[in-house]
Amino acid sequence: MALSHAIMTALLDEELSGYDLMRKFETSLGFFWAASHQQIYQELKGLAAKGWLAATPVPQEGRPDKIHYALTEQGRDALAAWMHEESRVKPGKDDLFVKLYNIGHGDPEPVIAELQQRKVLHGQRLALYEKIRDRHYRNPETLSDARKGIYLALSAGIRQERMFLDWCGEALALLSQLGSDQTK
Amino acid sequence: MALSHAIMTALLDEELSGYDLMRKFETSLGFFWAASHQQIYQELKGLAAKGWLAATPVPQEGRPDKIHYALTEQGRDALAAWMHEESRVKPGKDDLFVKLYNIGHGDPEPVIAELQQRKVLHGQRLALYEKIRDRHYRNPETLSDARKGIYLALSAGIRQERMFLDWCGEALALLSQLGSDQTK
DNA sequence: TAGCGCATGTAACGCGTTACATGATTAC
DNA sequence: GTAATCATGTAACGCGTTACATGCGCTA
Repeated sequence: MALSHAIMTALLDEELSGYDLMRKFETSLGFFWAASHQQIYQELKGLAAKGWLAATPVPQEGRPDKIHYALTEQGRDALAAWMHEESRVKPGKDDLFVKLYNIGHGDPEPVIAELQQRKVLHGQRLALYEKIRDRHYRNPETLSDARKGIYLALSAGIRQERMFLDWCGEALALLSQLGSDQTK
Repeated sequence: MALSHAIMTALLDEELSGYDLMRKFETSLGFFWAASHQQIYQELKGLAAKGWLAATPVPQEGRPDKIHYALTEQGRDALAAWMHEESRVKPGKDDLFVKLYNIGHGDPEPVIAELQQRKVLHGQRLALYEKIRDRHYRNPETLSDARKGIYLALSAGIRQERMFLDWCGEALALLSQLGSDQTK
């Protein structure tokens, strides 16, 4: 259950509403930990109930009222304790690999088409990540400790996209010669 | 819901029991799609109820009876149809990245320790995958269509592990200089 | 006037994990 | 005798997704 900790991490330096968090999870942190607004609102409720976050209603005019959430001391302690726990990794699942196991039987066309799409998609993501790196994270050694961590997450993202892109190339090259003579 | 399709894929060429499948998911296919035995047994029941698998009880002596599952024509059709659907990707979540976002506040030691563990772990996996490749998948171009697909999944695994390993190196190098002077 | 942005929620469902349960045979 | 292997299951819970719901203000 690390969504709660991701949320608390986002609240380390600033107070945010559920809506603000939702947008934060659409970029930066969200590249590495996806979450829908429904999940976020639920989680915020739970964290406030536990006493890890403090909720402050903020009346507004002309737009809906919002609720600001701030990390409490308890929340900070819980986060610090969590840093010492062993990380959980969910390997990440992708139908495409299962389909590859399947490719000997039947038409390989749709898989090839998907590989081409992926190539585009991962190329775009790679470009985005690299843009962010070039803008804000040149010269990693000179960054503050806090931003070194963020840089490293970004670097993992870049490596990941580049890797996938290369692999798409290999896969398309190998599969293009197939389909013509279907020896099985 | 692709576990069902992964199971059917495993049953393309052979009839298997739940137990057999469980072991298959501990290697090969399981590298890319993890599943516990509880999940598998449930899924098998569901697939048999749908008519996509045919269940045959196999009495045994000296050990518990088993149930063999075979793909039906309906099952084959469903699989073929699924090949044309767009793949779902679940990005895969890893606490470690969230922890990196957190590293400016508090002790970076546990994160560094985890990175060192990961380096070992991914090194081992890489070695395993490469061993398999060298044993069974040399010269990808000469493989049968069916085995080309499997080779490509394996290749993705190898690239992935190598990528992570490299990244661990970068991360450890960058973080080692930190912790001594904690300017924040 | 139609749609988007802001802002917050409820409800049902599906997938995955953890824990618990049984019971015989074989190997150390 | 103790553990591992074979073989199958149930039940509760947690996390994530999908669908549905409300309502104001601004822009095209």
